[in-house]
Amino acid sequence: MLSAKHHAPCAFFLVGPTASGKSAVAQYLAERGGQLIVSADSMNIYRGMDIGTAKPSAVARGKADYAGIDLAEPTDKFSVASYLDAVRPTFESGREIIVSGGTGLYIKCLTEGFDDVPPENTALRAELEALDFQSLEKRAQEEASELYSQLTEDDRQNPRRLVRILERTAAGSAASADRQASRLRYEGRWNSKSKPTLVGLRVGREALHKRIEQRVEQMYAEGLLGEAEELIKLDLSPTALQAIGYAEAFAVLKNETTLEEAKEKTVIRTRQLAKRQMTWFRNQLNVEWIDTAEFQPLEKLAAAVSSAWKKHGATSLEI
RNA sequence: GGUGGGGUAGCGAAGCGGUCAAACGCAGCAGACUGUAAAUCUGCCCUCUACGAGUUCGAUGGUUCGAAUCCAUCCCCCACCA
Repeated sequence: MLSAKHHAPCAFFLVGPTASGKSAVAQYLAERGGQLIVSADSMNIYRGMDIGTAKPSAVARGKADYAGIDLAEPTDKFSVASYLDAVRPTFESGREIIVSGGTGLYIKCLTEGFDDVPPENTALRAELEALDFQSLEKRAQEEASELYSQLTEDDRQNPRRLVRILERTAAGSAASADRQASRLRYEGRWNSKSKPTLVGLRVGREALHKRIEQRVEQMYAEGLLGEAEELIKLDLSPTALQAIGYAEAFAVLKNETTLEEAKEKTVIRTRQLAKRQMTWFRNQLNVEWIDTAEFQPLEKLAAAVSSAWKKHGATSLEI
């Protein structure tokens, strides 16, 4: 009763690269503690893409509650903002929540806030994407000079970022004559006030690679190709179309590669993803790592996670 | 046994007398990134006491001021003919 009013929503976070075993730990704990598991994974959001995205099984879902899953059709466009919108209400439930996932951006947005930055401008984007890099760069320098100057050297060479700052600038200047208001709207900065400590699962490189290989093998055994066969009939969104595992499965179905090559490529792409995830976690988040090798049975690992959570307390969200 | 093609950095593949430590792609490593994030982008990637130096282009020997690039011999591959 006391707190009923406006407790900032909070949750316990479990991060880690693909195949690090987050899901199993979250599942284990939720089965016993009754928490709701919110997935923070940019591919788990697609309905009908289950095997290749390592979505919790029907059995698992029978024993624990999940959110953040099956939020969109594979033909839909999706974005961080869609994710936040979809997931926001679940944090109001008052239930204890475990956020488990590997999409760093989603996690950072949950914990550090995501500004009300203008959304995609479909028409403008289409126009800009048709440009060659030089023209795009020129337009960004001229029409979005303010945001352009804030980009890092690296990002200035990233066409997607240039498209975005042009979209944001267009929205910002169209928004209102009120200079201050529009600045706020399109400037976007992480809320540096809080950079909470999250708990993460870390697996040694070799061990992780082994797990990835096994996982890919298992996905095919579970019928990834069959799932892909259904999906390929749809007009998939660009994001769904390139999903790891699926893109390669599609190539097999279209007779563009052999099964072996597809598996191999899937393993490689998964490894590359895991690496990028770790880079993000290392540099964008503040993570207390738990080395899975040191906590052998799942039970011990879960206990380690849970005591790390206790130590830091629940993370309050900026949503 | 004969003829033709070929052996280049972890892999694939350019180079065919100097401007070559050797294009490019892949893999690998590190990094950036607020509405596509399983995306997109950047740097590094023979060795070292590293804005310089030292070893490389199947092996050995030669021709040249100078060779991955030319010649000779040898060792392996592949194709075809016997």
